[in-house]
Order: sequence, then C-alpha cells, then structure tokens
Amino acid sequence: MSNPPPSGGDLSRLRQLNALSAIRALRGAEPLPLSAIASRTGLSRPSTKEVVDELMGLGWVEEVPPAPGSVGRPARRYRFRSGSGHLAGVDIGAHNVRAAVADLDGNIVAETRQAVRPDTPVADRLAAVERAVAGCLAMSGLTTGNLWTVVIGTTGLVDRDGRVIFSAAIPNWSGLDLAGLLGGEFPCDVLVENDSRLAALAETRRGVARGSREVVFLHIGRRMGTGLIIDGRLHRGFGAAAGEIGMLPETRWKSAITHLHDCAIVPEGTPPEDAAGYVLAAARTGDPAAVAAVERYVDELAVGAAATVLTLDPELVVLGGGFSRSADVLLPPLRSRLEAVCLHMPELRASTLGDECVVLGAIDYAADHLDRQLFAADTGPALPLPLSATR
Amino acid sequence: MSNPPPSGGDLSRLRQLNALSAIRALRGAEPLPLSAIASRTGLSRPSTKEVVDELMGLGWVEEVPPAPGSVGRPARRYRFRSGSGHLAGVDIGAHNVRAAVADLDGNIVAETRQAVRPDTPVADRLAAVERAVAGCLAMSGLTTGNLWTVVIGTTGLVDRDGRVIFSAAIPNWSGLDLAGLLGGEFPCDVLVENDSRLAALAETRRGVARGSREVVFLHIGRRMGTGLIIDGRLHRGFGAAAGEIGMLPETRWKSAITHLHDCAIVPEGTPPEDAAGYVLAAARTGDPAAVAAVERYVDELAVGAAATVLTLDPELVVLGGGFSRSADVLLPPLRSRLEAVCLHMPELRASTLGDECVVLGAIDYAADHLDRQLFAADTGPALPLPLSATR
DNA sequence: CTCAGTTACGAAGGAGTCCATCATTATTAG
DNA sequence: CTAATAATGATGGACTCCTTCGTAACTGAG
Repeated sequence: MSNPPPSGGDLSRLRQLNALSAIRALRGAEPLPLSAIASRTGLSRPSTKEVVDELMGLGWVEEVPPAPGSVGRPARRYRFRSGSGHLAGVDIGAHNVRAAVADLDGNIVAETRQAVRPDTPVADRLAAVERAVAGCLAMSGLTTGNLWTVVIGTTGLVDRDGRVIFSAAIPNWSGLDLAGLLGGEFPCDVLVENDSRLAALAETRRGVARGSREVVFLHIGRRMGTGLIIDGRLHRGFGAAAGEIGMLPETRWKSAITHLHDCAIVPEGTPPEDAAGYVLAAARTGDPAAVAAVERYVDELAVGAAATVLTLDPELVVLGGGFSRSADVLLPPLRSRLEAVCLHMPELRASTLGDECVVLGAIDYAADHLDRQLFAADTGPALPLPLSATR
Repeated sequence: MSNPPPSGGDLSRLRQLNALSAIRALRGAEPLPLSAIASRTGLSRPSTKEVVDELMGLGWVEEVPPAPGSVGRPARRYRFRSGSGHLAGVDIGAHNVRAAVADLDGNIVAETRQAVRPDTPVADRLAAVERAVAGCLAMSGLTTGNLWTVVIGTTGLVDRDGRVIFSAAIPNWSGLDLAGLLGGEFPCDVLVENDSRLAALAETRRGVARGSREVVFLHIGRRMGTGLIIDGRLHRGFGAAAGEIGMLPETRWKSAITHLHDCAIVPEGTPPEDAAGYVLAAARTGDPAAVAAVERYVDELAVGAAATVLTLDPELVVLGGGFSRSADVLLPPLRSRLEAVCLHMPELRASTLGDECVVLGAIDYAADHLDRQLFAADTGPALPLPLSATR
C-alpha cells in the first residue's frame, strides 16, 4: 500500500517548504540581504526573517558583515553555510586514483592523485582510495565525520546498489561490491557511478555543456564510452547499462583504435599508449597518412555517435576523454559524418575540463544527491540532515 | 530574471497543495469516504472536509449516495468529477483519421474513424479531422466548449510548436503548422505529437508496459519508428527528433521491408500492402522460404532495435504497429539477436492495444498535460482552470 | 557638526489554515 | 426497542503568514 505522497499537509510542512525555498535562494549566490531573499522566495519580509533565523539556529545559514557604501541603513546579509558540510568525489581508474573534497556548493577545497597500475591488486587500489580521500581531508583540516556524501566514479558498469557488474579496464574489478567495501569507511552515503556518466555531469555543471539539459558526452580515448544527460539528469537506464552503444558490432568501437595504432607513420618502438597521440599530432600538421588514419578512425567513431544522437536528439555533443585534446583534428570530420545522417544536428564541442572531470562530476553528483534529499517534493521531513548533529 | 520558483509561499498555497493532494487521492479511484481521503492526504478529518467542500464548490468533486450495508452511520462518499471536462485525441494517418473523446480520467466516451487516402488533399484531411472530432462530440452530447485539451498525433517529425517538420507518409504534410491550423477550431490547448510516441505512451498507461518507466516502443509495419519513454515520460529530444534511429544507414530500416515484399512465395498480383502479411502468415505455418525472409527482415530490424536498447537500457521493449499481430513469429528471432549484443536484456512484449493505440496515447498525453497544469509543483496558481468558467 | 533623506529593522495586530477533542447523529445487529 | 458502531459537526487552540507602523542606522548636503 504505497500511498501517494502527502505532498501537502501540515503548517510545519509549509514552514519547511519556505525554509527550503530560502536555502535554494541562498545556495551558490552572493550574500543576500533579507529583502532579496524575500523577493526570491515570494515571502513577506517578516516571514523571511523568521525562516532565516530558524535556519541560522540550525546551522544552515550564517550572517556576514553588511556591505558598506550605500545610502540608508545597511542591510544585514546572509549566506548559505556551504562549509557546514563537505562532499567527497573519487575517480578510480586503471592508472590513477583521484580524490577531491568540496564544500556543499561544490567548490573544491582539496584534491589529490595517486598513481596506480592496471595490475595493482584490488586491495591496494582500495587502500589508495582511502589514502587519497584521507589526504584531501588532512589538507583541509577535516575528518570523515565532516563528509555528508561520498561518490565513487569508476570504469565499468555499476548497478544501482554500487556493485561493479563488469569492467574490462581493471582486472578482478568485475563483481566487486564497491559501495559495500567502501561504505564502512565513511559515516555517510557512499554512491558509485560510472566514470563517463560523471564526466558528462561535470560538463553540464561546470564545463562546456553548462545550461544544456539534453547532452551526449562522448568519451574518446583508448576506450570509448558515452554519458547521457536527459532532461538535465544522469540517465542510468533500467539495468545501469545505458549508453553502451559500443557493444553493437556495427559500431566497431572496440577495434576503431587500431586505425591509429597501426598507422605506418608511427616510429618503431613507440609505446602503444603513445601511438594514437602521435598520429593525432601528425594529422594536425597535415601528414597525409595520419590524416587518412584519423578519417578511418572517425568513420568508426561516427557510427556509434550517430546512433546515440539519432536515438536521443540531444542539444549538444561533448567530446571528452584523452583524445579530446585533439578535438581540432577530430571535430570537423565527425561533424560532417553526423550532418550526413542527423535530422536535427546537435552542436559539437570539446571538453575543457581535463583529467579532473570525473572527480568534478563525482562532486556534482554528490551535490545532486544532497539536493534530492533536501528538495524531494514528495518526501517526508527533509530538513534535519546531519546538521542537527554537527552544530 | 526567471526567478527560481516560489515553491513554498502563502497559506493559500498550502491550501492549494492540500486541495491538489485530495484531487490526486480521488482521481481514478472508487468513490471515497472522507476518512479515506484524510488518510491518503495525511490531513486531519476536519481539514479534509473543508478542502473537499471547497472542491465541490469549484465543481471538481461531487458527492455520491452512501454505500449501504455496513454497520454504523453511513459515510458520505465523494468522487472526482471526471465528467466535468473532456479530452480529445486525434490520430491523423495516411489511410485513416481517428478521433476519440474521453473524460478527465481518460475513459473513452466516444470514438470515430474516417477513411482517407494517402493522396487526400491537406484541406480535406483537416476537414476529416474536424468531422471526426465533431462526431465524437455529437455522440456524447458535448460541444467544443467542453474540451479542455486536444492532442493530435500524426506521422512525421513535429516540433515543439506543433509544426510538422517532415513527413514521408503524407504528401504535402511537411511544413504544415498543424497546431496553428487546428488551434483556432478549439477553445483550449491543442498539442501535436508524433504518433509512435503517443502509441508508446498508451502502452505504458493501458497496455503491456503498464508500470514500467523505461520503455522502448518499436513500431513495425510498412514504416518503422520508435517511441521512447524515459523516467515515465515521453522523450522528445531537443529538436523533437528523438528515436529516429532509422535514419542511420547501418540499420537498413528503410529497405528492410523488401525482404518481405520480394519473397518468392508471394502470389502474383498480391497488392503490395498485403505482401508482408502474407509472408508473416506463411512463416507461422513453417514455410521455409517465408521463415528465411522473416529472418532476414528481423536481421535488419534488430540492428536499430539493439542500438536503441543499448543506448537507453530500457526495462521493456514493446512491439507495436501493423506487424505486431505477427509478434509470435517476430519475437523469437528478434530476442535472440538482441541477446547476442545486450549487456542487460530487456523484456520483450507485443502490443495488445490494436489500431486505436495512437488515439489512446493522445488521450493519455492530454491527461498528462492536465496533470502538469495541475500538479506542476513549481508553478503559481494551478487550480482554477476552465472549471471556474463552466460551472 | 547638524539635519534631512533613505533604507532596513522590529513589534503589534489581524487573518487563514490546520489540528485535537467532544457531543451528536444515523445506521445495523440482536 | 436497545446497544454498539462509525461518521458527522462544532468549538477552541496553535501555528504561520501578512500588513502596517514606528524606530534605528547610515549617507550626504549645507
């Protein structure tokens, strides 16, 4: 008997809604005087005062000194206490384990990186995760008790309980119950998500896709993957397998990289991980063999990209991943391939976030999680949260 | 300066929320006594009474005679006045124009069909639309004034303003401003949507996909198309071109039908539109040539289906359209093709709604539109609606 | 330095909504 | 006809929000 949500309700519920409304007005904004909060929440001035006082009592909001220099009595200013809690984001890759800690507004306060190798044992990799987070906390004078949410990004498919269903990039990673293993280390929610999806999220929040609600993030590198933003939110799919267009043989995504690796111009003895970069660089200078190899590579890339774009009809396609540094070489041919088949051609842009994009996306996902807890319109009490304990 | 929504607000806003909560409890349910409404809305009994009285005054709710046969004072019962407004759905196809009128709960009260031909001039087709709707209204003793929303479904791409961007099935249909042309005929919102999408919606509301929030609807027939339900809602895409995977040459969707048409077993002189049905029927009896033709057809169908499924990872794929009557023949080979590539295999089901599915979907879309107007949490006044005028 | 002008603060009174409680009423079972 | 049952209707109290008005603090001109 899952009743439809109460949604309306008590007087106290109204107060709660107004408090959330005030938080929403204050989040990520400059310190605001009461009158500004009032106009943004639609409340009257006295009511706003009462709400803000309550939020100050709970530790959600703090007062800052008034701004001088204007005529009239100076207005008291308030701001969201973004430092009253913190979020951690982790990126577990084959070669690196990155971590970052941010405040509740998503501003990064510390960041660390640990080098690992693809064959690093699982236990060591997990230990590296803990060291990376501990390092961030130490750098910012925090403890795990200050963390409200931890988000882990990793390669591979992750089910909704935080288990790695399948990962090709890290040995023995498949089947690992990441949320379970790391959940014990932190006294808060620990969420696990696919890395490409988190990167996609970061692009819509602080990257080139800011403001777009329908975005396809195309991860191009030694492996290819996609992250989908639909209606402004991460799309996971029913079985957490959304965006796996590369499984379709017709896309040839798994073998596409060979067009770059096997290019004749690559000097003998180049390490395999550098070959693609070499060819892309050569193509930029106009080397005919390199250009031809890139064209063949993009031919393959474009099939899966077009399938994704035709299915979803996004506003924007963002190129990310290791090869996105060579976007100037890749974008024009990709654009012409897509234009040939797309009814509605999306914009194409290259990511500018760099290697931290997954960690940033993890932080953004944690912030979203907080928002969901706070603003879920149809849930019961939403306000207390850890704060009541930490103040 | 689009302010973030007020979301909280006034006392009257709280009353409004509670009124909506009561409507939600009453919608589509049996007549309910006050105590049941109270427990579903979370309100106290006296408050519920007040809210329901107000809703009766506005015409949203009506009282029905108490149910006898139980001990104690009989409880007054209330129900949503689903007949206080009506919704119209229209399906404009190449061969038929269908219309239906339903009450606010989506129960069909009248339905009509007009035969047209692919080469019927645009003006005549539009006239048929008006006759079809007028017929429904006449059958149920209504006028256009009783309509709260009209939804038109049609083949082709439809932009968000209700213009047909492109349609291959109906000549001179491309570029037509359907919403503009038909909007003048009705004193209410007129929405236009792609027919496959509406069929998909109908499946999730009253068909085999009821209860699923991630659904791919595969329209198979002389033309192929898809309708996507993501997170329980129709996905249109940024440029209204979502689901057009058939544009990708690798899917060969446009030529797939020839495998059925050109099958050697089709008797000389069979009209083209019956050839496919003949082959599918023959395949059911085990005719080797027919089975082989169907296999080849499904080979082509499966590529686009797999691309859509891999991109979205739905819970369920519904086969609809003319050929879905032959689902027993088509499903097994399609299933094996998908299982070969899908990481997470969705369920496969055949539609059971039949030819009215687009009209039903149009009605459901109209009901959704009403819901959005009513329950949009973040909008200002939501309650008045046409009722205040019609009571 | 003083005073007018401006802007924000704070308190008081009023209105609307919700809740808990209790006496009353209508029906069925025996 | 009486007892038991279950819903109704009315009263008073609590809470939140709004409007209004007098007061406080700061700027800038004379």
